[in-house]
This record gives sequence, C-alpha cells and structure tokens, in this order.
Amino acid sequence: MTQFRNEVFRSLADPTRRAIFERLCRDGAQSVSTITAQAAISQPAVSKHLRILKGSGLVQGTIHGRETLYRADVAALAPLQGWVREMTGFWDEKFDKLENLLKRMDR
Amino acid sequence: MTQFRNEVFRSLADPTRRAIFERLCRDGAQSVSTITAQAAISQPAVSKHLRILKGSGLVQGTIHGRETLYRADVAALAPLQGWVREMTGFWDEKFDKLENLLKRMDR
DNA sequence: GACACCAATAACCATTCGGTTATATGAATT
DNA sequence: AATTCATATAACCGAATGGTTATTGGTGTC
Repeated sequence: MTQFRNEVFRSLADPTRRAIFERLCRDGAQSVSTITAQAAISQPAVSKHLRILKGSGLVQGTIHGRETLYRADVAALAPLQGWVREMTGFWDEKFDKLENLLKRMDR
Repeated sequence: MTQFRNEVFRSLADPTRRAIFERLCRDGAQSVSTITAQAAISQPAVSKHLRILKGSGLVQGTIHGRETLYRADVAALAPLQGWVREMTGFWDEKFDKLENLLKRMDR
C-alpha cells in the first residue's frame, strides 16, 4: 500500500497526466481516441500516460470490441490523502504539545 | 493559487524530497547540516531539494547566524488536498446523478 | 586577522521523462 | 478476404532531473 504511494505521486506530477485523470473523473469512462482528441498530443503519448496511470492504480481500462475504455478510480487517491492527513497530523500534534506546555507553565 | 498546485505536485514527486518534508513535519525546524546528516546524499543535493520545496511553498527557511533553519508549512498542502476533494467530488456527483436516475426510473 | 564552519551556487554527468514517428496486432466493415 | 479503424509497442531524441565535486560567500571562533 505504501509502495503505491510513490507511484501515485509520480503519476500525478505530470500536468498532462493530471488533466487526463481529471477528465476521466469529471466525464466518466472514455476511449483512448476520445482522450487523444482533447489532449493536444499524439495517441501513442496518450497510451503511455494511461499505462503509467494504470500502473499506479489511478485508472483502469476495459476492452470493448476494438476500443478500450479507461475509467478513473478515485479510491487510488487514498494513499495521497492519507499522507496529507499524516503530515497535517504531525503539525497538530506539535501544536498540542505546545498547548500542553503553555498549560503547564500556567500553573 | 492554481499555479502553485503544479509546483506542489512536482515537488512531492521525488521520494527524497518527500522524506525531507516529512522529517520537517515530524520533528520541526532543522538546519541544512542536520537534514544532510540523515539524508544519505550530499549537502548541495539537500540544498537543491530545499530550494525546490521552498519554491512550492512547502518549506521556508530563516537564517540564524551561520546556519539556516528550514521548517515545513503544511498550509501549502491545501492545493493538493483541494484537488483530491475536487476529484472525489466529481465521483460523488456522478453517483448522485445515477441515484437520481434510478429514482426517476422508479416512478 | 587567520581559520574553521555552514549553506548556496557553479559546472558537470548519467539517467529519466515526455514527446515524436513508424510499425504491429487485432477487431469491425466492406 | 481486403481494408480500415483503435490501440499498443518499438525505437529514437532533446530536455529535464537528481546526483556529484569544486568553489564561493558569510558568520562564528581562536
């Protein structure tokens, strides 16, 4: 699970990849050609990005006849969200410690 | 604000940089040499990473005498968190639509 | 004032990355 | 069966990335 975390971060680092993922989130499943039509890059480039997104679990594709439909899997964002919570958690913890210290100084 | 989003994602894509940020979140402000001591890379490499983290607002440094203390700024994670919420929001929205459709079909 | 220490920058290098074009594979269409 | 369409893969290329060592610029210390 924590192994995927790195893949997720890496996948989302590229704006083009984020744009593809966003679109799949917003508009639901789409074929490669449909995605390519709005991406301003070539079809092979899109396929490459999809492969990477798939590798991190952010996207999954199902074959329908001669076209493949890709859909976003928002559950794959969990490691990222978890990490953010962890980081802010550390911060709150420190804040609590400070508060505690101030209380003790008060007495 | 949405300009920083890309920088934040890019910054956090590198595991070394995430590790540095994590440490600063967990243990509070630290000097460059202290960070370097635990990073398994050279001091200039650490300085480079800190520069990038600073560029995305994730970190800020204050000079104390001859050493510079860097601290994490968890508030800079907001764009990231916001984006995640937006994405999951799209998903919920679709779910609502489906629910709505089912309701209408029910009558 | 000479010297050691801390951090930043410069110059360089190997690897990775994001893109391209060309090609292969397989499913629909005719 | 031949052809066209949809996607994936291969081979390649320039730019960006993450690291290194060497050096510089300040700030304490002796």
